[in-house]
Amino acid sequence: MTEHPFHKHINSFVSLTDTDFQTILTFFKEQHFQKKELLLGAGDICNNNFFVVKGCLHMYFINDRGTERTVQFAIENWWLTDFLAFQKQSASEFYVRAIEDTDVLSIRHNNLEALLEQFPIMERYFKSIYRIAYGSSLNRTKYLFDFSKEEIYFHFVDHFPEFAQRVPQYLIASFLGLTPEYVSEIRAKKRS
Amino acid sequence: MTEHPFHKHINSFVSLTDTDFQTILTFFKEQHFQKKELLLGAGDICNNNFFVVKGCLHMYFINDRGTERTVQFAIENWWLTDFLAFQKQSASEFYVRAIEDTDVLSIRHNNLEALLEQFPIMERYFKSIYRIAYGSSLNRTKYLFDFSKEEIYFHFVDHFPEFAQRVPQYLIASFLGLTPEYVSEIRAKKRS
DNA sequence: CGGATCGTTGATCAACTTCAACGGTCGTGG
DNA sequence: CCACGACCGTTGAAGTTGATCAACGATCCG
Repeated sequence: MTEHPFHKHINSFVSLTDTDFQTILTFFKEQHFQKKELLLGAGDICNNNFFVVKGCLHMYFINDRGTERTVQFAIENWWLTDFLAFQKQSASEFYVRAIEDTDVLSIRHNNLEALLEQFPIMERYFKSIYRIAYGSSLNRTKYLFDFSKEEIYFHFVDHFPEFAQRVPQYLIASFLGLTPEYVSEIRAKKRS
Repeated sequence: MTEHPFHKHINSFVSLTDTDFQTILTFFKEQHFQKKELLLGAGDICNNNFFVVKGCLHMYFINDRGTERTVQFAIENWWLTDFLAFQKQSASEFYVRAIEDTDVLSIRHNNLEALLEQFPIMERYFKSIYRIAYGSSLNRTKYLFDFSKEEIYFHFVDHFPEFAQRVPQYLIASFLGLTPEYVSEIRAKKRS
């Protein structure tokens, strides 16, 4: 029997028996979302935290001019939600939507509390998750700051070629903070 | 006897007896740094994590053109270090420097491991710390993206007036990703 | 007093956005 | 299975934001 991807992921941070993992799974709901389906709306109470088993999500907001801005992608083995709102059980600042057909494990706030109560070792797991996410976010800030938009774009496609494959160009633009038109332009320039 | 600020901060997330807190303190080193003093250099192995008891730090890097870019400030009750490098015990991407005379509690990586071993409840505390830091970082990303530089500046001074007081203008500029000259310009424009 | 530090001002210019129009491709319904 | 529309990428012209550079002022502190 092959190990569940989520169990494998947890085990890369802390050790968990198969029995414990099976119990832990009961705190979650397995859900499938179709491409373009909405998991969380801005303004909704943020009840759920999502773990991507297979597929791809993005979290975004819509600004005054009506354009979408992606703040985070999540592929296999990433957690995604509006963490501040999830914690406070308040209205989400962001939308979460499936980019591809996606399988997630979702957990409600009260179930996560109960899970942590019963399995304190999972505190350690989530500590690691948040620490990595925060570190990555700071590194991203570094690039957003310092590089020109052109450098930002090529840095991204060089470092995460798998994204460039999976995700449409206009979403990458939305993630990196430039316009689709400008992406076209610098790609054309590069080609020549 | 007044409660130690660090104990107070921990207690806002988890409950800790005074005895336990006194033991926990022994894992830390109390340090004082003068204004402008360096706590961590880019390229150094990142051994320490810093908790600000009193004062103000900033974390920054220096880009190709030789200009400083601040990725994070830390005032009272904030943790600061290059978390990715701290975890991997690798070379830091960033500098950490005191902006004011600052008292910190610093903890080495192996001591933190030992502390968490002995007081598993602190896993929960650090989980909360990282989650908040990550959430805040995502929110900051939101503003960096979406607002014009002018909006970014005024949003910051409106929301964190205490910073605008304590921190020189050129450091705020370095944090927000604009030039000191441009800050001058928009402040002048606003005044008229 | 003299130097270092920090903020200001103005001119020039490049990077990037905005807007409008077009073309290719994919999927869905007739 | 074809046709139509939605979706996505491209192109080019015009306009704007914000960086860069250089010089000057103000203030603080030894």
